[in-house]
Amino acid sequence: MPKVGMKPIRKAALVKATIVEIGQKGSLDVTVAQIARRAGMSSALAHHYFGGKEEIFLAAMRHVMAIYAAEVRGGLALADGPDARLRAILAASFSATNFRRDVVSAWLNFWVLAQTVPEARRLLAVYYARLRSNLLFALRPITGPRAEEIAAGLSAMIDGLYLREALSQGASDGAAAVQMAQDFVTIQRREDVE
Amino acid sequence: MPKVGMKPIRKAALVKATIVEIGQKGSLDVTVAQIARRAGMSSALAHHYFGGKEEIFLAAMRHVMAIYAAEVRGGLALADGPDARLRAILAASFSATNFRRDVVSAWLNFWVLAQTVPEARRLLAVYYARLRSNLLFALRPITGPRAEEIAAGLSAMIDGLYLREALSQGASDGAAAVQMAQDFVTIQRREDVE
DNA sequence: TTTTTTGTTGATTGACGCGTCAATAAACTT
DNA sequence: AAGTTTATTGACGCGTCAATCAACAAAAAA
Repeated sequence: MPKVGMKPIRKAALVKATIVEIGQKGSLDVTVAQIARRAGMSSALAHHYFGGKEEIFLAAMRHVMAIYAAEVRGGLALADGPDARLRAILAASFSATNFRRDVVSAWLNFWVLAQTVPEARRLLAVYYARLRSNLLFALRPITGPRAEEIAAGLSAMIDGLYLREALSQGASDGAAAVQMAQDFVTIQRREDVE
Repeated sequence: MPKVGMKPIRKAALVKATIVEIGQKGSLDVTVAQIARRAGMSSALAHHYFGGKEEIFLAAMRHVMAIYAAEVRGGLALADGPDARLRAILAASFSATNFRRDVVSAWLNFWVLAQTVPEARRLLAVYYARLRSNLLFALRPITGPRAEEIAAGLSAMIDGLYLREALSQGASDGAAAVQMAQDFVTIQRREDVE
């Protein structure tokens, strides 16, 4: 039965299963056995490919972030002008792929993890740095020197909207989220804040 | 040795210890024994007064929310005019008592819990409803019919700022958070959003 | 064909934590 | 003085779970 070259396949299956399982349970209290079973293998195999539980989680989040990053890059490549850039970033942040219940729940739990696990903290820092950089690039031409603070506020708002999504029971509404974030900026651009 | 009337004292001690312990650990993976020890009693006693682990957590969050609500009421009582009202709400939200590392970390973990535990969800809903109501009361005279959406955005932003606080390693900066939230509204009040 | 590498799992272990219980003791009640 | 209520704990059963191991299977290399 053993076919060769299983490693990447198994790993991918585990990563996907992890997201689903966390999303379903709503917490990190997910056993390796559960994840492995959903991915169609024994728990021992999961331990074999990843070192342990924590590494599975981290790999899963790395995957989520990689997909997000790719979507942003894709959108940014097609965008010309600062406004389009900004819209691209927001669109990716609240796209159907990233703004899904499962994924959002994973983020919520990842935040908790980042409070204590150094590697999680590091990963998150990378993500925030990239987001900040992208936002600044788009915002500076629009809002000038106030770009810094607006970017900070906007990224806090994005997180807040993610949180709301994780907590809401209804169907996710990415469009509304984008609108809300968009409004935030659309108005901030008139730089007459006292 | 046993003095009578310990019940409320013990309960209060446990509630306080729970917040500290969660804040320190950064997660809900805190044993009843740890909490009990910090509160200066045996784990059996903790089980005696509260039914179980979950009830301890819920009591702790109820306590946090009660303090917050009291602070808001206090501030609101002294405030005259919509602007002062709004400032009072934000001040309470980011006050030294509520915007503390421990407490914020507790909130973060509570959000995770609210995804699945009905009672936690209910508690959180009550909190959100009250916040919304307070915000609307303050915002309507200022922003008219757009109060609804602004309140929604603002409350998402508050959550986002809490999250940032939980994740940041530096000392907490309530003033900056208030400023950011305040700016959000200060600008939204010019109702020329397209 | 033997050996090595890769894939795979059932079974086991060792640790840990929640909740319970029996037992003790001080304080109120009658 | 006897009985009841309240406070308190040590010990422990029971379940759970991460991680390991020994063993087996198939393919690739020698």
